[in-house]
Amino acid sequence: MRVSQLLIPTLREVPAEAEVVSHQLLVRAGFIRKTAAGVYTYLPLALRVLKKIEKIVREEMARQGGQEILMPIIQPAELWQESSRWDVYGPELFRLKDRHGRDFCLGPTHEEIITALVRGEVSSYKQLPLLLFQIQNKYRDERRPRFGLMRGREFIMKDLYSFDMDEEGLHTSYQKMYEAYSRVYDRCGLKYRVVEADSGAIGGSDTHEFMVLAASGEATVVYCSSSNCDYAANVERANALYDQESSREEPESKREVYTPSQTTIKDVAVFLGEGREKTIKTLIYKTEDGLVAALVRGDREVNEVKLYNTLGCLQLELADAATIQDVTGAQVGYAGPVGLDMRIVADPEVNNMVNAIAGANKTGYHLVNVNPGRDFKVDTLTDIRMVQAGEPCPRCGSALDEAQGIEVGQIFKLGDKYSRALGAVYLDDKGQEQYIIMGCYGIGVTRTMAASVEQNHDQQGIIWPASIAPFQVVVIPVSTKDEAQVKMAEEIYNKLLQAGVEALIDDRPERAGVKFKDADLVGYPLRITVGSKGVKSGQAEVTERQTGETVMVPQQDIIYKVCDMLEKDV
RNA sequence: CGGGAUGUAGCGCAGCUUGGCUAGCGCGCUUGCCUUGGGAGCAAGAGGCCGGGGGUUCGAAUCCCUCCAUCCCGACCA
Repeated sequence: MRVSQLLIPTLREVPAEAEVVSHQLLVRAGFIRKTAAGVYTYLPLALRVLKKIEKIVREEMARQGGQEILMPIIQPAELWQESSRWDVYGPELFRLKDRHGRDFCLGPTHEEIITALVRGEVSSYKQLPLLLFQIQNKYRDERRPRFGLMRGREFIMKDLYSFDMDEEGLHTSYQKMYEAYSRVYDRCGLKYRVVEADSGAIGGSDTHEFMVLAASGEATVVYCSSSNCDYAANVERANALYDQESSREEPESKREVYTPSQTTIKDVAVFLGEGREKTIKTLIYKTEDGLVAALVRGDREVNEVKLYNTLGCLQLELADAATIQDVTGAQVGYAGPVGLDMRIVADPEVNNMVNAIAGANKTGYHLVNVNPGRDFKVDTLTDIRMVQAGEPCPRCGSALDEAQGIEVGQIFKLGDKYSRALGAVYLDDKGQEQYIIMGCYGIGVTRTMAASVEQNHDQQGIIWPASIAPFQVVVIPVSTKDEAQVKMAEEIYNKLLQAGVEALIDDRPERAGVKFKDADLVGYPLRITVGSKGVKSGQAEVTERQTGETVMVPQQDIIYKVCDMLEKDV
């Protein structure tokens, strides 16, 4: 195609509203435009990238026996009421009414639809296992869309659902998808890590997330630094290891100390000349079942996902200042477990502390020499803290490293949650009715595109991996006034097309600098430059976007050279 | 939903404090000349409901009220 005829509206300046680099570059390089908050239009270049990713996804799903279908975006409320998610899903569900007042929603996911389909069409074990997938727009009315394509309200997702007779079959399907996902991200040229994840309220047994490693990632993952161990987990999930030994210190008698205006762990520790690990952090949470105090060592952070799972509650949020004042009798910053009248959940580390420092529930005072058991009672003792880099791997004991990741895919074992709710059963070989065992597996297609940009860019612009680049090569005649250059560029361009290379020719009557800048910004893997010197010697330059390396290649060899260089990356 | 900020030409911004004549600048766009190896130069142009509504005033981009939109932080995220 010709750049002069393509809609590639590049911008010189960074759009003011774009914060993350993928958003900035995708807008600047003419890939996307915003239609509303969290809703984007994909321009020709973006659509080509998305189609490439989708093609890879389709091939890998098919390789594992997945069959493609297409389900509706608009879903009737009845199905969601059957699974009781109409009420549970909350305000994130886009809801609408038709002209008759009937309730519908825009699908954020398709478990209900597909389970209803399968319950109608599958009745025998002979029809299982079944792997069905689609690539479809999804809708989630995010409270706060942000980061461009990373967290949109409308996005493209591949979702596959597996239907098996039993857990063993589910495990096989799960393994297939694990394999398929690994191949998808490998082929997309992304550096990623598979991590154990929290299954959340869905309550499944196994779940893994596929994380593209990038500094801007919203998720934190920990992974084992040992080359012999492949442990990796989302910090929300990572289990903490605990020393069994408690301190040898002799418990001393508790006393109150005056700590004016020392309302943070750090301040109190410095003020009293102790380390933060000598303090107990007391956070008061509000749940639908009342208030709960969560205790962790002062140098640790509470892991709200673990706490949520421990409490089994539906709502969990930090109590507001007024509530804290009311229940502790002190301002925020002086809460402590001693004499606190509410359920107390403590991390095991807290239980091992001797002569600890804690808030006195009295403004301006802390207690020293606080000892768990003696001075306060813990109702629930369980892992509720965030694991940090440097801690021992729960599997092998080596130190853990930490990284930021963008969640681009996840795989879940659902079990019979939906088949039970919606009545999807089959008859086994003994004629017994059984619930179908399900799994679900998602890939964020638009997010994968953004994640690739986050991971592959430089000061000049995007650097697409060849496998998902919108075009693989751009041919640039330095001057469109020089007929010899134009002729040679056209010849090379046509030969590339004949060879099946996705090539563009930048035939705009722009100065060379403009065309180079645009080529770098858009991020074509290869650029072929035809200049006056090259024309004389019958050579053109081939420049690799990734490395910036340029080689002079005789015209007749260019096709081979290009194919050779692209092979390497494909 | 709480906190903060911003809405002025396609994009990036100034003007607003202290109201005043025709609303500016850079980039981009159009036309012509010129130029062609890293976002050239000269000249002439087009392009604005100053986010919407209401108010104050002789007069509002500017002051007041209100609504809307967008962005950031937090909360939230099967």
